[in-house]
Amino acid sequence: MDSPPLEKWLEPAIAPLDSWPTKTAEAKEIQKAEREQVISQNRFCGIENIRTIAGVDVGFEQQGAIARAAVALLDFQTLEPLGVAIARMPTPFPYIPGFLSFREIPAIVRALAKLTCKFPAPPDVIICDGQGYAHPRRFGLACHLGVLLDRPTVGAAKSRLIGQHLPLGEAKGNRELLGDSGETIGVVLRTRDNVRPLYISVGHRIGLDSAVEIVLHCTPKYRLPETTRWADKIASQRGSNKSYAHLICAPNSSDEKSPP
DNA sequence: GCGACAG
DNA sequence: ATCTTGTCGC
Repeated sequence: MDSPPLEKWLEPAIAPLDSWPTKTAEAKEIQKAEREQVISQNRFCGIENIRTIAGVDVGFEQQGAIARAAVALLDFQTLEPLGVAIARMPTPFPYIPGFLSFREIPAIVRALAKLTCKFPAPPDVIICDGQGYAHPRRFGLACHLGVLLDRPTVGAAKSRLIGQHLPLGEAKGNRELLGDSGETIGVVLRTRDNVRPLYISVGHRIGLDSAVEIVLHCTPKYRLPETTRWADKIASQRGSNKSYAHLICAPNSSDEKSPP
């Protein structure tokens, strides 16, 4: 199996992989430094002009300590799938809360490279399975990936890392601000009735309101079961086992937070 | 010191 | 992330 060619827009994210950190002390310094490059306001074509959007799901295989990433590219207007790609590799960094990006980004970049083999243009927006600004050092996975690629990203996590919020209504569309240290760091968004909310936060080059708008746009069509099955099918054709590629939410509803 | 803790 | 057990709603 030879490596697929790496497209030009991915090159800035390739170089850092050679000097990838292995300790939290080093990783923390990188987070503090790269944080300065994050743009938390809209610097993209505008939601009306988005052509393609990529959903990135990350995961871990206990057996073999494998980090994995699945990317699903969609036509933003029709939400029709344009392709999926999956990458697996030994974990370059252990899972430590607050440092997820160091375990997953190498696999994400690899998956994006496979995707660009067939779709040369970079995605207009990337929705990430993890936090963005809603992070102890304001530099979650979505921010990290966005800065490395200098592409618009949104953080869409399935559970809370930090922050507090008022009780959230059970109806679709309900939302509450996620706050930390007197600052708004994200939005808790109910994407479907009686379904666990998503934790939306700014990644790179997109404001919080636009991030919520973009996620809601994708929600009616893409939710966990559909896209997982969809990516699994592609994966089996390529000889892999499992895969994940959801954009939006999973069933259940147990955890909610109360006001401070 | 104790609990919390994206995936 | 993953696994198990029990409960509830459609």
